[in-house]
Amino acid sequence: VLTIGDFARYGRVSVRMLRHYDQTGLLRPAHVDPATGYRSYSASQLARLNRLVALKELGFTLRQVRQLLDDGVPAEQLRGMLRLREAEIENQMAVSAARLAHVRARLALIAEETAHADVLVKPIPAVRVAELSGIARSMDPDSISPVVQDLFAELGCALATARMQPAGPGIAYYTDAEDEDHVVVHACMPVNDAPDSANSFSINDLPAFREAAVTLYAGSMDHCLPIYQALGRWIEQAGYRGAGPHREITLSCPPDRNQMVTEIQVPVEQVVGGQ
Amino acid sequence: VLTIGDFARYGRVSVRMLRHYDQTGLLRPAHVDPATGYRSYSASQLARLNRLVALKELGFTLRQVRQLLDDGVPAEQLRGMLRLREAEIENQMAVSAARLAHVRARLALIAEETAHADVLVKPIPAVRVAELSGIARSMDPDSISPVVQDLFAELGCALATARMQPAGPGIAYYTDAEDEDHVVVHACMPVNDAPDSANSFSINDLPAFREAAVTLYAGSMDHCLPIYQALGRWIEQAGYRGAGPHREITLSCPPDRNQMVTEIQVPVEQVVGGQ
DNA sequence: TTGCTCCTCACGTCACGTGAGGTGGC
DNA sequence: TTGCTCCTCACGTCACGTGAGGTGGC
Repeated sequence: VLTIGDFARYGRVSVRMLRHYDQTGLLRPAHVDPATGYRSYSASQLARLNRLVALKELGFTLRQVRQLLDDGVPAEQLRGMLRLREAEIENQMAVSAARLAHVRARLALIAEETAHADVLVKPIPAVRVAELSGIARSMDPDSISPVVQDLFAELGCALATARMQPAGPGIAYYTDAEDEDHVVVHACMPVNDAPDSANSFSINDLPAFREAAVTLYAGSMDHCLPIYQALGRWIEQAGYRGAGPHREITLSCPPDRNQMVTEIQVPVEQVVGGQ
Repeated sequence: VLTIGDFARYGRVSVRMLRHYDQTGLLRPAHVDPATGYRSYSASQLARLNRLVALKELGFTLRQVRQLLDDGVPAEQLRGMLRLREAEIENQMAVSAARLAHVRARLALIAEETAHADVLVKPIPAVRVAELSGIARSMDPDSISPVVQDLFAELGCALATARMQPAGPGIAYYTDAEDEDHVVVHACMPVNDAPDSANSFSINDLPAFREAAVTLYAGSMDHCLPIYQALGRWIEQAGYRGAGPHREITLSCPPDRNQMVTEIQVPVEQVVGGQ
């Protein structure tokens, strides 16, 4: 025989919550005055309230709490639900930890008063491409740019000749040539179909990245060094390290190359035992 | 000049999100066809989208993101906002960690197929009480119970005599007597006012607990040992340890003592370097 | 008579997801 | 003509918080 106010005080919940639990059938008052609508609760109902709050504390939704309270949930199923919750919470913590690392990376870059890029970490799916390769002197933009441009022009022609439609923006990536100093430039266009006949280009599947640090760069790739530096610093500050060859996605390639928009994707992995 | 579909693909967001950002003014399309309502975006707007998504990733609300994007937020204020976010995320992680510990404690108790209590960890505020003390032979319920009952009866009379209203349910706690084996039993009733004159009881302030493991027990305190054992196991499993004398709050004390409802509060602290 | 507690609507929260129902260009 | 993309409402989500407006017992 407790008023809703006392019951709320003892249970350390709000009166509004008790009304909500009444409405939704989670916890009905022991008695409701038909004239005034006043709710009254019995002290023994505190046990149910306590259980309810405990389950909520574990992160179950009210819908789940209701199941657990009302249906005689067998221990086996309860175990299953708890294991699921365990995994969900672990996942949440991983997300929070990444977020925290990113916030701190940003703070660190501000403290250094250095240029910074807007970096995201996302998965990159695998993609089937038509690919042409060429050789450049070095990773220097002056050496790379003309080769990339020529390759994409050639690849565009070859695709048109083969009557294939590009299925997305161009992708460039780079590997070391066998002879030390040189660089192999790979120019790729996503495609959906296989070609009908033999062509100058090859069909490859670029692998997925589980995690890649991704940033956008607006401007000619002739002046891309600063963005790579900023990206590199960010990756370090956020507790990652590179995990493979990066890619450049040409999202927009207008005549004026200063208007180019390029997405840079660097596969990364978390540095374990970091900090 | 991108359709909303392409813009969404490149930015790795949903079309619905872009419409939402348009509606709320976070990111307006570069152009909207007045006839059809078709939105078109410029590639350079990908930079703003990227920044937007990056800020959202840091956990800022869209309202905050809007500020950060539009108003020229000075570096100093940005630092402040990031520090605040850092604290918020740390807090979230602490909450998640506690939750995880509780889920695991429950799983462990299920695995042991042992009795379990619905335990919550909450702060307990300080409380001013009128207090009487007595001596009991040991912590055994048979020794404690009669002493507690007598003390509360006496205290009730004394309060009535002093014309003071109890401000809440009775609280009992226990300390060691100077001579080894005996126990000092403290019976307390919360009060608001100070007494007018001298009385048989004393006025004390029971300290707050920052964290206490709290559980409800329905039944006579004569048989409270199992619940204390279950509570003790839970505390251990969840990575806590006791941090002071526990209290028993008599939420309901009907004539039939088997109908009693008691809240047990054990102050706890987290075991550091636990697991 | 003044406080205090209780009541019932019902809107607001936050960032979209998800249909419903319909239109324009290849 | 069939798909595909685009459009505008507008409800649903989740667990309450927060008034608004009014009533019953000391």
